[in-house]
Amino acid sequence: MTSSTDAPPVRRPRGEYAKTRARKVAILDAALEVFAQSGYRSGSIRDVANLVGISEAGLLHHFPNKVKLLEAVLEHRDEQSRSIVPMGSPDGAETLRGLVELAAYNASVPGVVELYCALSAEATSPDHPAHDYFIRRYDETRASLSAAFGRLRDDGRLSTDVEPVRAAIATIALMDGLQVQWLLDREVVDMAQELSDFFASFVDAFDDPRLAGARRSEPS
Amino acid sequence: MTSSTDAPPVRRPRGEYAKTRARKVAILDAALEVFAQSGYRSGSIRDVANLVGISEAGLLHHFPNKVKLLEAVLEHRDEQSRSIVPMGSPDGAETLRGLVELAAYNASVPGVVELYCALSAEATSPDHPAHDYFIRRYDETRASLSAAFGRLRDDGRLSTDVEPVRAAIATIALMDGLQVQWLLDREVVDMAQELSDFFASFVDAFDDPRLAGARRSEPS
DNA sequence: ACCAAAGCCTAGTGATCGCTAGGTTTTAGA
DNA sequence: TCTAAAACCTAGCGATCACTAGGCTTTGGT
Repeated sequence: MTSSTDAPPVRRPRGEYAKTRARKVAILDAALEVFAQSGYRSGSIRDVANLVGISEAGLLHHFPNKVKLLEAVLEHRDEQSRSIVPMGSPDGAETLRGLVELAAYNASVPGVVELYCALSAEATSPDHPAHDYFIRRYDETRASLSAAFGRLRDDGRLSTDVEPVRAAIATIALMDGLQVQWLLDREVVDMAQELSDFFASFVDAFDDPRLAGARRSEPS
Repeated sequence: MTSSTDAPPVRRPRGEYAKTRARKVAILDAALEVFAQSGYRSGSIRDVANLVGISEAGLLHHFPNKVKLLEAVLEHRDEQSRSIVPMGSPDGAETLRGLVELAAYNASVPGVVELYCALSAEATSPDHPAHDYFIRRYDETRASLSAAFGRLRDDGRLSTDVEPVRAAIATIALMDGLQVQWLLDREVVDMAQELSDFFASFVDAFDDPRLAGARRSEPS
């Protein structure tokens, strides 16, 4: 009788192993690469598993099916990218400049650009597993961005004929479209420069260093 | 001896049947629908064949493999769309207005928008069968468009700080990006309106009916 | 009316897909 | 150190893929 109580055998679920976290991240990175290259529908779990150096069944132990894997990739990606752009800054121009920096950063991480480019196009089909995700994502981005433009208008720094919501739509469209051209031929397009000029065309003193604070590069 | 000459038996290849042309067009239309819905890589020849009401082998008699089918779809689509936009008009604004009308027209043909949206994203991969096609297509479009902007600049109707080539890049990007948002939620985005406003923001008297001639709607 | 080419079919091929069954090895709490 | 959960494997399932082989049926020039 070593047991101190005679309660029924407790089902105590154990947590993950120490290394498991790292392995899951490795899988997510590989999945990003595969989905970026081939899209979700054509990208195969086999390829992801081979890239990690694991068997398919081993991978499916961590992510029970392909849809869950995709959701995990998007969620993981969102966590990282949320920490880059100061979406809720009180200064609207600060947010826009954050977007320009994001565009510049994206140019150094082609895989991520490829992923969202491929997936957003795929996900326009209503039956795509990421359809709702992208609708939500675009809605949120439009809302945050139009809020930023709204603040700029309140500060009198927005051309009077510019509606914040439509400026947001156009901005997002421009970023997405630039990515396609950039992926096809990276010499032709400078995403950050293009976006910056777009903002400067209707935001008063968009690049004014007095209000900017950061961005001391390119003192042309 | 019914033959008038004793030349070796002539290999005289017969042409297509009368109905064949129509059938090929039907196949191309179905292929467009399937590739638009699922993309090229995930769209199946089976689905196309079923949509036409023909067997796979029957389809492959007309288009020997999947790549040839894709090329035929793109070629067929180009023939039809070339007859819409007056790309080489001497009046640059005329070309731009043509683009706005194209955007409005596209909104009535979702399938075509889906096709190019899905394919252009897929084709960013260098090994995609339509990769070269899209690179060429974007190059040509950029060239025609920047020529149109160049003509506007010569007419003194372009904001002085606007470079024609970069205006072309931004215009194409905007159109592409608007399509993605529009496909995801058609209520939120008015592609033609958005594009028109974009042009009006840096093209002098872009919508001037005195120079336009057409477009009598929306007399706000 | 003849008959060969064009059109189209059934029946398969091997490859790849997402995923499962059921076992073995590794880990870490007790 | 014992042990059960977690991690991972091999093997294989049924479905689907692009494409082929080989034979009927339809068409249209002669």
